[in-house]
Amino acid sequence: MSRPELLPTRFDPTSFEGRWYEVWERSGAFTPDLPSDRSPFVIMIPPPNVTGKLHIGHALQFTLQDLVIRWRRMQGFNTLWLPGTDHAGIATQVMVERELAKEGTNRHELGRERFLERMWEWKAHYKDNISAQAKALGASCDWTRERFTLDPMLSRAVRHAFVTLFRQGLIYRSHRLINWCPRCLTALSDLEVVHKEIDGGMWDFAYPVEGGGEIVVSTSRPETMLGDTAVAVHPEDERYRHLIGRRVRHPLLDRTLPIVGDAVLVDTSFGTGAVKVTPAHDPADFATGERHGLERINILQPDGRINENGGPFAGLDRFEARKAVLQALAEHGLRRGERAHRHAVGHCQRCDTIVEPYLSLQWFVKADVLAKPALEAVRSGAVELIPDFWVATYENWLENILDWCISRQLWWGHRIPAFYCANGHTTVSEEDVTSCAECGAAVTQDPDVLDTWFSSALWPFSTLGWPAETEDMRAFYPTSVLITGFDILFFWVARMIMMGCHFTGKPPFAKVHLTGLVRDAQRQKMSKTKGNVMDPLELVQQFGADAVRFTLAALASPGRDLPLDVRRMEGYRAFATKLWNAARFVQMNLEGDELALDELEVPRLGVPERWILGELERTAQAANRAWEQFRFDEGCRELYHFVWGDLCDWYLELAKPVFQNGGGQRREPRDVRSVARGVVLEACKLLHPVMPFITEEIAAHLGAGAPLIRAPYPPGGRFADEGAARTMAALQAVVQEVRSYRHLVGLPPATQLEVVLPSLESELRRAFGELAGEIVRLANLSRLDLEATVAPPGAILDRAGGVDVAIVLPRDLVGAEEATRLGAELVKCQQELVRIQERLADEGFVARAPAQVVASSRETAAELARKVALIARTLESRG
RNA sequence: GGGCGCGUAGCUCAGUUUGGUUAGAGCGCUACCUUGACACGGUAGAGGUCUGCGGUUCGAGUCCGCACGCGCCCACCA
Repeated sequence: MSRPELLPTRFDPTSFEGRWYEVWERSGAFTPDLPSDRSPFVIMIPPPNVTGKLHIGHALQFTLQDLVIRWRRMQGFNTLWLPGTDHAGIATQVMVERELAKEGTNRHELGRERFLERMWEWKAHYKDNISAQAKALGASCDWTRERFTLDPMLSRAVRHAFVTLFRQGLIYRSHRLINWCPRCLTALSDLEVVHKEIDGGMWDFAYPVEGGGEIVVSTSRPETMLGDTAVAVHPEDERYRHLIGRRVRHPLLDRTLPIVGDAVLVDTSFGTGAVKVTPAHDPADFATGERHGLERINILQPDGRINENGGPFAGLDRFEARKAVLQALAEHGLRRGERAHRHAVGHCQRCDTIVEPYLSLQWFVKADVLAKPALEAVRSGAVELIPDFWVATYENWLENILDWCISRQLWWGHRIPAFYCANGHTTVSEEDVTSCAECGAAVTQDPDVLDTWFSSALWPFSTLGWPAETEDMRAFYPTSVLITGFDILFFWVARMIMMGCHFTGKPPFAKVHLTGLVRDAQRQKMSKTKGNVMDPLELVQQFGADAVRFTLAALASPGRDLPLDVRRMEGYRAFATKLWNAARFVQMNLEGDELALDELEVPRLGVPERWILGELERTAQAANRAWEQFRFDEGCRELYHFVWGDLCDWYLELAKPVFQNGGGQRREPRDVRSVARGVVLEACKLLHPVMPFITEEIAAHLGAGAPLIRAPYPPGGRFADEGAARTMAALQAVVQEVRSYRHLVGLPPATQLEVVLPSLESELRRAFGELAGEIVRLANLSRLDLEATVAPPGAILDRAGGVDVAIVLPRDLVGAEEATRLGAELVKCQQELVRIQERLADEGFVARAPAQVVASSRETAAELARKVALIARTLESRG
């Protein structure tokens, strides 16, 4: 049989990453079987926006999703990870509009049709970009099921959902106050408004009361007084109650406004206790207006300039108008004071323009009805949020949810399926219609599109063909896990649960793992303006996809942000290199006759073999547990420690003498070769979900036969060996004790020492006897005496790993340093011993603590006492 | 105004749910080592008493309360 070539000396990820991705994809491993009798495991990708390139946050989510999917695939689940992208209405339109602006044109000049062509070109470009990046990271998505939110299939789902909700009375059209972006010229939902603290002002001015006197009001937006239609006071307020029912004169416009009493709006302790009321430009005032039947005067044009209702101020920008109004009030002698005022002002999430509360005709989703089942789904545990502290946030939002404005005055998106005729009728239909359902008159379709998040909310099932009863729906819905950032808990997660429960009767996923935010090494948010963004592709180029993935997974502690430091990534690239070199070393020593681990008679193997197999299996259990619980950090830590600490530092060192000189007692060379190869292969399987590329490359070189992507994930638990673990722990402690002394005393590492283990218990004596050659090698000894029952006179005596260790050092080599260390060690042990003895002397402790705790305390005390005695004797004998 | 999270080695973080060995890891640091897998390496080591105060307990980094500091989310005080 032909043996694979030796792994190259240099570890170069770029030499094999692309090749393996092709192998996987061609093998069909990304695509689930259908039908299948295996259990499904399904993840829907949070579709990235087609706004641009992927950022490091996407890399994190792709990594974690791929990790889980690969692990489940190896466990034998019929896995589907469905990829796709989101049209991201405003966000993408803003990008293309910026491009047009650079060309000196705009969408209106282009017209709807040509503008949309540009949008689709943009989408095609960035969609390809995104897919390529996902592949570079090793994402094992099923590309045969790739979706885009504007695909015909998903668009049908959107229309069906809209029409159904409309017929159920859960979608309605209404003339109400919404958040308006004067730059984007569209309505926004409450969530799309970002509140920022702004240093603004608060101005007082007086309204002259008809028949004499004045009433002073305060405002942070003076220009809105052009739309005031009342002044409100508290009905119980002695200062003003006599004025209720009278009118004030608008000083800048030719009209008068009523003074109304309103206990809801007015807080007598705030400001002057009198409030100007602008129903068309303030949510609280809007409600007040409804209570009192006040006129609603809109004073703004869509672009944020004052309209004809602003009289002399018409045409001014809202902020110029603010100054002009203040100036005019001053000229009328009505200004009554001003002060600095810091307050939260709403900004457009996408373009950062200050938004205005604006009266307009929009479509809304009645949210409270949909919220109830969504709340119940989480409360009952049908949907598990991880970490669970998100439940409180989720509940708080859904309990106070307001209706959701879903219409957008954009062109890029799902056109609202409502058709209007000249007679004022509305036809809502899944199919395009040309005539009114009520009167047969010609109709025109609503020019607006839907909020992007409306289609995203349907993603878990619109991607599977819903509302058609497709095979995919039956096989893969509801999905298993959603992995996404906490920042879209409301935008997306909550709404998916709402829509999923409403339309399918089932929550769309069983678990939601909410990741933190990737930050820079100084914990700052990454942003283009700060220049601290990290491009995932560049990182992949520099460190290899596996190191990037391992870093992100290792940093992903639950509920915390990820401070990403390139030094950390360098460390994990070193880990990949270490694994590579270890595998190459093992491969160099193979002879082609190795057995699989399952073919070995494990109980007859040597201690190091039984020990490393035990550690392997313990690690496998730990890894499974970690992935199960989304503890990616823990899983990575376990695997790192196993490979570097157990396998490389100890086992391979213990294998060297066998590789070089042939076997010792109970250590047949072929067994050792088989174990070394088998353990590296198993480690590759364990690591494969995190580091898919390097593990495939290594496994192939070790003759794994088939790609790891479909190999069974090691469950662990087969080879636990308590005895081997105890022996190895003692061996490691003794070896480290000797090495430590050599350093301490300042002997060159090459100096061989003589060691006596004078009081070994019989079991350890036998085990150490079999490993004497290995101990001599690891500790670099001239002689190891396991038979003597007393320590040679003048030897350094200490206790390590429960074993008395006597190291024979020439007297003149023992310096002050060594005595100091021994002295310090002695004091430390004595203090600890006193602490434990005091605890043991405490009746309460002995009586109430569990027997096991008491017993282990006694053991520790005995061990410490022995150690103290040994060190004391050493210090004494060496003067 | 509500709600949430965090404060553990120089840095970044585990550990706290179910209280009990001498509190861990990576990076960084110090010393020595170019030993045929690996200097993206090896060996050994220094370094925290767990933000502070009080309480519960035989026993607290771990539970409770208060304080201080940091961060985030939600919210129509004009």
